[in-house]
Amino acid sequence: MNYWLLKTESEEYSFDDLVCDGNAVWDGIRNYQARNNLKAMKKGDKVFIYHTGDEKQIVGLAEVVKEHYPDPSDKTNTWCVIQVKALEKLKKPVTLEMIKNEKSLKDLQLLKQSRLSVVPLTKKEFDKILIVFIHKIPEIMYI
DNA sequence: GCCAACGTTGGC
DNA sequence: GCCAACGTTGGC
Repeated sequence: MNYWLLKTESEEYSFDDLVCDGNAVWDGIRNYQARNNLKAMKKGDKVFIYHTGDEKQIVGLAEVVKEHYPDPSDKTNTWCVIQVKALEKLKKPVTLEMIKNEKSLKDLQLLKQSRLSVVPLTKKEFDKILIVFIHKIPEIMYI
């Protein structure tokens, strides 16, 4: 299983929107590195949903429900989409500041490459965020 | 193939 | 509003 972080502007499409929709197409990715990450996402992979802009925080947990397929709106056949479903909204969002202040997370690609909108995390990093900030036992997530 | 100029994203 | 860090485009 792999672990990811997807960015979105809450004004554009928020985690609450995803909760409402239950299951949504994650489209609009127009960056090659982000697209390659999309293509690497497998069904069942766990995903943090992060709000950019004024919020700058992880607001929810989601899961990949459908692996990549061509973006129907892209005539050049260059870009693809995936589908995700909301798992749960965080009671307390994990802010970028909290992440930056945690030394063991200093190597997060999220911090090193702030422009990338589809970011991989290692299991270690994902678990760390779950345990330290969300107070969850990772294994429960993986059933 | 190189690079200057310009565009975009996202944090500060 | 600005800037850093990338990406993209187009002239050469």
